[in-house]
Amino acid sequence: MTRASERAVDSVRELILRGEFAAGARLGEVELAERLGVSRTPVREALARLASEGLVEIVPNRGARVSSWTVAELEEVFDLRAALEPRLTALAVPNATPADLDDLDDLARRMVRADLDDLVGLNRAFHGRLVALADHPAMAGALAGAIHAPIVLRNFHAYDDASLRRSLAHHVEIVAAARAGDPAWAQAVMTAHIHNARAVMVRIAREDSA
Amino acid sequence: MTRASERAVDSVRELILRGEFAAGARLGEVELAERLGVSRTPVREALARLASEGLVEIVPNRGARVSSWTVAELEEVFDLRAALEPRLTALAVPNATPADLDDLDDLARRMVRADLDDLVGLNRAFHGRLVALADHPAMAGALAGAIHAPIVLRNFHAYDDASLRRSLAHHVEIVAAARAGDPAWAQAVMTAHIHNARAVMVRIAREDSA
DNA sequence: TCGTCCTACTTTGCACACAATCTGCGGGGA
DNA sequence: TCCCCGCAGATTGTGTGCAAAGTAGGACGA
Repeated sequence: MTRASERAVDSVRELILRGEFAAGARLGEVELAERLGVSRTPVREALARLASEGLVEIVPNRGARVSSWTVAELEEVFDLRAALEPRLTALAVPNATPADLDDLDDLARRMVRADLDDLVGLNRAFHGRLVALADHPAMAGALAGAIHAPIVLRNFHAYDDASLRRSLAHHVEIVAAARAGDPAWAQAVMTAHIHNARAVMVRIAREDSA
Repeated sequence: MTRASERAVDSVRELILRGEFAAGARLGEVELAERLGVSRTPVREALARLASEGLVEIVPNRGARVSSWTVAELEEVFDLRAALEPRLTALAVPNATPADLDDLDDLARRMVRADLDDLVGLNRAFHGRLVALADHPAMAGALAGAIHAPIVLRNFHAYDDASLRRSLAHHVEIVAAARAGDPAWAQAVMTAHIHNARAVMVRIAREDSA
């Protein structure tokens, strides 16, 4: 699990998250091996790992596919996020240095005027930074397996205007709460943030499946 | 990831949970391959999977070891359990049929008079049954990665009498709450249950490291 | 005597080869 | 015409070989 395997995990994950492979797309071992320039062995390990993260599904003797999500599964993922991410946010508040807060503020403000295509990356950076500040690997790890799903499903293109504005305002407000040194406030906003995202994603998923 | 690989995952996991391998013990690929009667390839996949579950740690070019836990990491795991398991318990309550409740009741009562060595199995069965009833794969999966740690660290032998009695009483009370159809009650008891276990485990870990 | 370097061994990491399983398609029968 | 069976192609699952990385032990020099 060193060079080639590790690289393969990251590469495939990135390919999926960037949308190169659509949900449900087959991930042939030989295909990926050629694309990454390694043999099938590290690709196998990468797929097994991504499967345990929930990003791909492996059916015995039938190969790996990019996971697709039912509405029910999607709601479950948001239940999990709602259970963990607000707590992580609260934990992050007392750990944040002024420099951290400036960085988060910068990210939050850049998102307000960013192009829709850049939002995904900035959003990941913001939430990732917050989770890192919480300094709680166990919860962060538990969350990591779930956090991908909504990103895979859709990017921000699907947000309606009101929801998007709310979402961006939440980021800014979380930073404000952290500056005020108020974990409960930050936690509450993050809770609202996730519920807002849930509403958007579930609506989209319903429209898709309809 | 079918026959041999899957078996290897379960076998190694079971070996670790049963305490056949101590925390920190080396897990050589050839050694495990011979023990399980398969080649190194499925063993590799099994170790990679268990690593993503957190049960083993893989150091590049130096092989796999059974994870060992610092006090801080142990507390983190209990934070995670405290965040998820009470919610799962609350979700389980409305889903439980009378037959389910009878089974849980049976497990909880058997634990009261069981031998210490049998408690581990019964406890896993009780919590497993509860989690299954919650019917929430995402949260259950997130929890699964963490639930192993305390079991690995110590079995019930280390419980002091008062804590053990509390723990067993909690199980009975959770069933009672479920019978009453009161999710909030069950959730609260489970929360207490986990905090009680945390106190025991942390004390033990401190004594060990001292 | 202690420190450093070198050598040999052990173990993992990767690639490749073979076997088992599954899917799709075509032919034959009802 | 429809269904079932069987065959061929493709793909995964597993075993094994080889090379690289790391570790341990000893020998040599200061």
